[in-house]
Amino acid sequence: MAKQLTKRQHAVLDAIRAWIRERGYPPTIRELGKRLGIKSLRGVTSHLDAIAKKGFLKRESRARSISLSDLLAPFEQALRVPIVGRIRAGQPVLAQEEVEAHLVVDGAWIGASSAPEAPQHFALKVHGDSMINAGILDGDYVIIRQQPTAEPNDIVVALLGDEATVKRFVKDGEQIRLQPEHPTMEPIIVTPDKSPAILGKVVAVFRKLA
Amino acid sequence: MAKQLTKRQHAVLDAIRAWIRERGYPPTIRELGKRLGIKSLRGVTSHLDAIAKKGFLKRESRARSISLSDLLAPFEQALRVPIVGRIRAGQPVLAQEEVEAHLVVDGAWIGASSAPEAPQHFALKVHGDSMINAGILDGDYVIIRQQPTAEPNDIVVALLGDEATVKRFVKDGEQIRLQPEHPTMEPIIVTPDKSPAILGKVVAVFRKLA
DNA sequence: TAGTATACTAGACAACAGTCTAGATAACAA
DNA sequence: TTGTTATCTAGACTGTTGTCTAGTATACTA
Repeated sequence: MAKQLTKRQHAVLDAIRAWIRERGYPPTIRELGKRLGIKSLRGVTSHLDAIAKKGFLKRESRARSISLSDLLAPFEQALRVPIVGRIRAGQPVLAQEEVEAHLVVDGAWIGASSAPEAPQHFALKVHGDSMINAGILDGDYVIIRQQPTAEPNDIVVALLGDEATVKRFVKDGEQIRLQPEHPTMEPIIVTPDKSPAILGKVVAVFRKLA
Repeated sequence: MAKQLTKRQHAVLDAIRAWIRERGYPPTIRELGKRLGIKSLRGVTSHLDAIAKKGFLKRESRARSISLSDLLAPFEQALRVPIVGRIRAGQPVLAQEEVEAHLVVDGAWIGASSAPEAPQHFALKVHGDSMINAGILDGDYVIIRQQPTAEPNDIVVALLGDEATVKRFVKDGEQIRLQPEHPTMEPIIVTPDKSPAILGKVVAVFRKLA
């Protein structure tokens, strides 16, 4: 359906993109024409109509109403997830002071919407190799969906004392274990009455290679 | 420096943000006034001037020239990386027909800029466990920066025959090996004269957990 | 108490910006 | 050849859009 653009049409689209990037708002037809070296308004509008017909932009009959279909898309999908430096018992995870930076992730990927009522996500940097057999390495970032409970075999972030730890949540009959995925590390056994504070479930793993 | 906004000013800013999100271009003063229930133009412009003075937006004396300082900046990081379904020898990787979907990633994370001349990135879904010891599992997505060569010990995507494969690039004297990170799999040895087609270097790994 | 910032109404005015008509040239397909 | 698409020039017309003047009311500060 989305037909190919001609070379000139592509140049027009690039010019619009550049304009928005520079100014923060779309160009008028005259401004666009000046930038492209087209002296007549009709020349520009016919380009715009052609590009719109192919689905790469939308227009309304109003001032500066060009909107790029593909430029808007990442805006809708993009979600800023705070990277939390330290988690303290008794304090909300997203205490502003502990937010070190933000990570832009694909909202659709982690099952998030940008609606304010949607479940909150945060990111943690993993320290140590305790989950190495699950493919989570030292230095990886994990994206966590905040929730107070977990299903068996979920990988969760739990608060043990004053430290957040990433482990697999295993239910063995009545017994709950926080199982490291590491050949030599021992599971942490939790008695049913003293359940650990589950901060959330790991829904994605991000790794940056040098 | 960035002073606090009043409640009403915050509402104005939110209205602008929502408008841009919905339409893709900024509102006029009249449109903004209508949305906020302000009947006079002066009422709206004085808000805009106040907000601009506090640094949250910029204006020019032209139609729809409101641009939000804070909205654009974080989302400029967002980059859409195409997920390539199949790679065919002799064809450009980014042949449109093979792009299955897009992934929004943090441009800063993968060392990308959105400038047109910057190195191109693409994403691949990993099949098989051949890189399991490097923490890359079946079903993971890898982000690749396109480049024709590699440094020793880089994890690369190489084209072997008609198939793209993720391996570690190892140089053993004159000999080049494509080394799987798997306990039982054998390396692929490449003679110096018949160097494999390196498509690029893996710069990030993404995993989605169910 | 005077001064200043916030938060509005009402409306005039001039420049801006999209639409439209009327052409022209070139490439390419039927 | 004829028709279609892509690219463009020139310019009239009209509704849109930002600016500005002139007021009103409230709250807080000095």
